[in-house]
Amino acid sequence: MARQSVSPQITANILEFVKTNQMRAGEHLPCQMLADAFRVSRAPVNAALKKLETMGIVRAEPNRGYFLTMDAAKVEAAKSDAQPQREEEDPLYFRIAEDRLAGMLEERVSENELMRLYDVARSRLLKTLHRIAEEGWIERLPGNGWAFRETLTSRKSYEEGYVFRAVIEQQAMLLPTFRPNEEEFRKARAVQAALGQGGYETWSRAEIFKANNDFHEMLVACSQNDFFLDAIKRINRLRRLIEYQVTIDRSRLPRQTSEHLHILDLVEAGRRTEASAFLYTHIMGASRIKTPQV
Amino acid sequence: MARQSVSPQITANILEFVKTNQMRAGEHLPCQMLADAFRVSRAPVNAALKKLETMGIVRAEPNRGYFLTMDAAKVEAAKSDAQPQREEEDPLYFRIAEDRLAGMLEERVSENELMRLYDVARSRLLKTLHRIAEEGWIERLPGNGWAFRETLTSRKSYEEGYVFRAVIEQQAMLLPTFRPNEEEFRKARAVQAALGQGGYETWSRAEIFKANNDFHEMLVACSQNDFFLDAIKRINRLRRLIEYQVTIDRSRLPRQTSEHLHILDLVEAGRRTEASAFLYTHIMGASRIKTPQV
DNA sequence: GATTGCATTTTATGATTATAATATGTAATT
DNA sequence: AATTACATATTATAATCATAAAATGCAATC
Repeated sequence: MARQSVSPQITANILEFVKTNQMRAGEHLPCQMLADAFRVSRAPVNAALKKLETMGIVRAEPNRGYFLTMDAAKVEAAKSDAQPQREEEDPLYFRIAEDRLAGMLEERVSENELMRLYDVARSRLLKTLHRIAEEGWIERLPGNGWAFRETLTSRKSYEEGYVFRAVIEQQAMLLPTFRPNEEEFRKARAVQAALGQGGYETWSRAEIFKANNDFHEMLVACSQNDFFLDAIKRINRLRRLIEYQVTIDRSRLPRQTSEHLHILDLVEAGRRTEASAFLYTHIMGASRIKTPQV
Repeated sequence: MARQSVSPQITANILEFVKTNQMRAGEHLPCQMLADAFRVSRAPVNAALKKLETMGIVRAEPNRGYFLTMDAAKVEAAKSDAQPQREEEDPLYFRIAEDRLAGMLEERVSENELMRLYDVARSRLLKTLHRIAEEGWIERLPGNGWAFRETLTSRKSYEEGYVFRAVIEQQAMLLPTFRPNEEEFRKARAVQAALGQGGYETWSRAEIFKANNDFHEMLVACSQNDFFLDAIKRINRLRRLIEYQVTIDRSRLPRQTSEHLHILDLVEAGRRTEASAFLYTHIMGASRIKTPQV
């Protein structure tokens, strides 16, 4: 049984789409619409749908396309049934991150060395290295090779990151261009509510982390300034990597959620200065490392 | 006469090193020291020195290495004599930037298309595209191809960039970790002084731009927070590209210089809050686009 | 009129090899 | 002890080609 390789990313995108739109069994999944949403052509979307059909999540009807066979809520279970071991989005990326964090990789590494170590083609390696470079924890040396930066490994960087986030988010909220997006605020409240109703225990670490990130990025997006948003997105990708290493402290989630809701309340009440100050404290309070009071 | 290709970057680095250290004729240029400074091995440094020898800027002595033949001040003239047309650091990068700004490139482009258009190997193209991606004005699409972002071309982005810079720099100065670096402050004063003594008319656009950038990045570096510094460096690279398109307004330079010195004065006097507020105004005032007062 | 299904075109990846560029060890020199 | 000069080793780039993946045009269908 020769199976074509199907982009796991597109497959995941479709499932996420179904979930966030709370779709019901029987609903149609137009190919072009999905392709546009994910910024790809119909080809990879079709391939992913075909795969989802074998997993029993969608059903193909001749000349009519694909339809959901179950409500969005049940998709997660069906997915893990059909596919027990998770397909990581970029295994190489995580292997490098783990090895670096574990001290298995020297500060300076050559491309050839990494190709041998991970047994991948240069093109694939470079793609990942450049992704890492964009995240800021490796850089291309002017001659040969790459150098890891301490961004990822030092405690100092960890604290600096929290300070940066707190400042950027607070200031983004204070910009004259800041306009709360009603639709997004509504969605954010829904997510926080879902998190409260059982989500604390049942959601995966990745899902909880994503919900938190989405909340903060949504707030910064309201500033209507792409530079602020890009800066936050960049540091959040980095943060995910570090926080993944430790087990999540679920006992703090209720407080986090209520603080998120409080921020939304303050903004909607027009109390922006208070909201931004509270946001600052909220972020600094989430830091795992407590700096001594001066 | 088969000439080995010599890294123009290393050559430029050596000349810059000589200039910033105000070296005199006859001084020694140890190979390893230069290599360490530029983070490369001795090989490319030696190649560059050999080339500078043919240009008459340095002189080789058997078993003793290379020595400057002239004072730092005269290097610039000798350089342009020997090499009239400037060797750009990355011609492909600037060609893409120009073509994009001129509207010659569609929003979506494929790698093959660009390889054909600029007649370069894929590896070289990808290196440049990834550099651009790091600067934030292009992104890899999930399927094939790349998409330019409006960062570079829209007026809105231009203004947003100034707001971002102003906020980041101001906040960096207000961080509790901020510590003015005496040595760097001294150097900065020297540069601003040199700029005042004839530099306004004689320095090249690139030199003036670099001096200005160095000043601001030095200030942010005093915050001791790499995330702030990285954010400023990233946006400055972008800025350079845009400001290069327009002719520089040299009449504003004296004021810029005096404002820079004023900022240094305020910081050294311990008046940090004032300094940061002034810095904010200084940056917003430099924006070429005036937004109407609210 | 929008969407599918499928054929065709275009694009990007992986593997290989020659060659250019960079890195480095070491004896000789200062 | 530091530095050079040179030989050698290692690394990265360019060019090529086969193949996988993605994009796209269009007739058929709803």
